[in-house]
Parts: sequence; structure tokens; C-alpha cells
Amino acid sequence: MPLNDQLPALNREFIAHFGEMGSRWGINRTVGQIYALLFLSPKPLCADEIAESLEFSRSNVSMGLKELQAWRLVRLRHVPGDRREYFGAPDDVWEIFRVLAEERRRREVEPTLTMLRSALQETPATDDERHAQERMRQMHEFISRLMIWFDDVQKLAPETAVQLMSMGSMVTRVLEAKDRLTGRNTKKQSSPS
Amino acid sequence: MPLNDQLPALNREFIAHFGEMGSRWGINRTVGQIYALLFLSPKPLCADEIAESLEFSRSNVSMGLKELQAWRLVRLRHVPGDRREYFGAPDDVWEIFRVLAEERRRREVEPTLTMLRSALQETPATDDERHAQERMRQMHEFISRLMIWFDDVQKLAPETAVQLMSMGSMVTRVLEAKDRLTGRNTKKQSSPS
DNA sequence: ATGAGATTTCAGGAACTACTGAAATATCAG
DNA sequence: CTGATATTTCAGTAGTTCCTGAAATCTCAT
Repeated sequence: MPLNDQLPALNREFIAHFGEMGSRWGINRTVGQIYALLFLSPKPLCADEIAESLEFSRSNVSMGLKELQAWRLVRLRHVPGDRREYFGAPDDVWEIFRVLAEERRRREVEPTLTMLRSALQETPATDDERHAQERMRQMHEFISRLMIWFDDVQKLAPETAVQLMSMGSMVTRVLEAKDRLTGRNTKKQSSPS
Repeated sequence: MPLNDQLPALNREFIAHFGEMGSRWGINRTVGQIYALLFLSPKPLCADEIAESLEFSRSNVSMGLKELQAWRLVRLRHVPGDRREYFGAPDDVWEIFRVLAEERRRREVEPTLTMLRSALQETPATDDERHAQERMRQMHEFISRLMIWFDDVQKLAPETAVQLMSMGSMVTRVLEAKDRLTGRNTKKQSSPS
């Protein structure tokens, strides 16, 4: 039983779930749990409090917090008259999502695009190489477009949460509007300017 | 040196990169490499060919293919007059993306939403619990909206690739159109229908 | 400067995951 | 049914990652 009894059952379940999810995807279990704890906490917590709540070693918490800081998912806060460092998760869920997306992009997408661009520079010798290069071109184009489009979405929601809340069916809504404007189908469109 | 010299340098680099990326995120190195190999290959490959190209053990390839099939990322093909099974990646990059997104949703998002919904049923006792539940409510709402919106995007692009290719700056384009229609800012909108 | 408290680093062991070869199972032509 | 070929399973090992306690480092009040 890894989680402190002082934590409400509600919190314990949430934290456990994020531990699981964390390991499903790149982040390790304890890092996920630390983040979940901070996300739920009404106040920033210091490392000792985290270690006690989750029953991790102090040094494990230290490493976990370092990783979360590298992901820019936790904020460092100082309480006046207390030398310890306190940590908190951003309040705004949209902000959290944005940061996560940015970090993943920086760590995974950009290196991939770089690799693809460099492969596209090469001159293929054989037919198989020509085919492989064409596949890479398709992937490169796809990812580039996805990124452009993602930038657009981010630009659309610069003032965080509230906007996203109205974003639900925004795409369909504006497309309906656009259809009314331009005539018909959402398929192909002429020049935007 | 894990990759067969018969593979062009171009392919070897791509495959190695996807091995790396695979391990960065949930999937293991060999599975990523098998996928990359299939993605580049002009023809479906059988397990032996994969094992030879990548210099993995035959059984490792078998397990990797099983996992890729569980993710619905490879297609099984039979060549007439050949008892062996051949595997290929879908040609269409948008299709690949769609399948990946669906699988991740099924494996990660849905369980999270379920957990959150069940937590939201509980009646909080303490103030901290009340706060934690409010945070979960925010997260639940955020993820739900994101999923609704994602559904919308998928509905928009039902005939795959070509559509996505025109999707690049679609959001900004249609918003420009909408702005012209409705008057001004993209901030808040009244009833759609 | 000193030392008390806070934080980080790090070596080593525990726990986990990946990979292999061998054996078992499945498939199919004759 | 039999044997040839293809595929999967599995036990064990190799390799990796995680976690801890102890020691080192940092920070600041006195």
C-alpha cells in the first residue's frame, strides 16, 4: 500500500491512476503520482510533504520534481520565512495541456522533422530508396501540416481556459458558417489570402 | 550494429530514429523499428524477412508484430501460393494517424474519463476533498471537450489523406471567413444551429 | 566563518522489461 | 495421416530502469 492513509480515498485513486498512466506512456510511475498529488493539492507542497504523502524516499521525490520541472509542469514557489521550496501545478488545465504539447513537440516532433529533412536531401540510388524517400516525404508533409495547424489552434486560444471551454464544437460551428458563406462542401477551398 | 547492411543508409537512419522514439514513448525499441521498416517497404514483408533485415530473433519479430497488430498499425496480407503471412503498413499517413489516435484514446483517455466520472459521483467530506473533486471536474470537462472536438475533426476528414492535405491552415482560413460573416473577434459565439 | 536545515548526487541493489533459443503448436500439401 | 514449413509460446538470461540510504553540496541565519 504505497499511498498515505491521510490522503482522502478520492485523491488516492486519482494518484494511483496517474501512476499507471504515467508508466503506460514515457513518464515513470512515481513522477506521475507526484504530479497527480500536486494537481489535486489546494496549496503548493514541499518535497518532504510529498515524500510523506506518497511514502517515497526523499531523494526519489527530488528526482521526480526535477523531471517535472524539466517538463515545465510544476511551478516553484517560495513561502516567505520558510527556506524550503514549494511546488505546485498550474491551475489552468488548458495551460497544462499547452505546455505538455509544446514539450512533446520539442522532444519528439522536432527531432523527427530534422531527421526527415536531412533524409530528403539525399539523392536516392535504387528504386527502393526512391520509394522510401517518397514515404518519408509523405510523413514529413503530414507532420508539418499538423504542426502548422496546431500552431493555429494555439493562436486561437491565447487567453487559456475560458476560450477552450467554448471550443467544444467550434470547428463544426465555423464550418457551418463557412459553408453558408462559400457555397457548399468543406472539401477543397480556393486561395485564402 | 543492429541493422542489416542490405538496407539503404536512408532506411537505416529512419528505422533507428523510430527505435529511439519508440522507447521514448510507451512502445519498445524493436516494435518501433519493425514498424518503420514496414512503413518504408514498397511491399509487405514476412516475419523472416523482417528478422533478417533488422537482425532480430525470429520470436522477437513475432511478438513485435503481434503488438503492432494489437495497435492495428499493420495489415496482414496473404500472398497466393505462399503459406507465410505478409505484413504491411497502411499507405495513407492520415489513416495511420487516425488509428493511432483512436487506439490511444481507447487505452488511455477512456479509462481516465471513467475513473474521473466515478470520482465525481462521490460526496466529498473535507474541504480538501471538495477541492480535489473540483480539480477532477475541471480535468474531466477539459478532456471531454477535447474528445468532442477531436470527433469533429475526424468527421471533417472522412475520406482520409487528400482532405488533410488541404487542412493545413484550414482553421485560420475558415475563421477569417467566419469573422467576415459574424462581424469581428473569434472569442465568443452565440448559438450555432 | 559556522552550523542547522534543505536539497542533490550517486552507488548499489531491487524490480522490471526485452530478447533469445528451444520446444510446442498450428497449417497445409500430398 | 504424415511430414514439411510456418508461427507462437515460454523459461531463462541479459539489459535497463527505478528507488533507496548515505554522503556531499548548497543556503542562509546567526
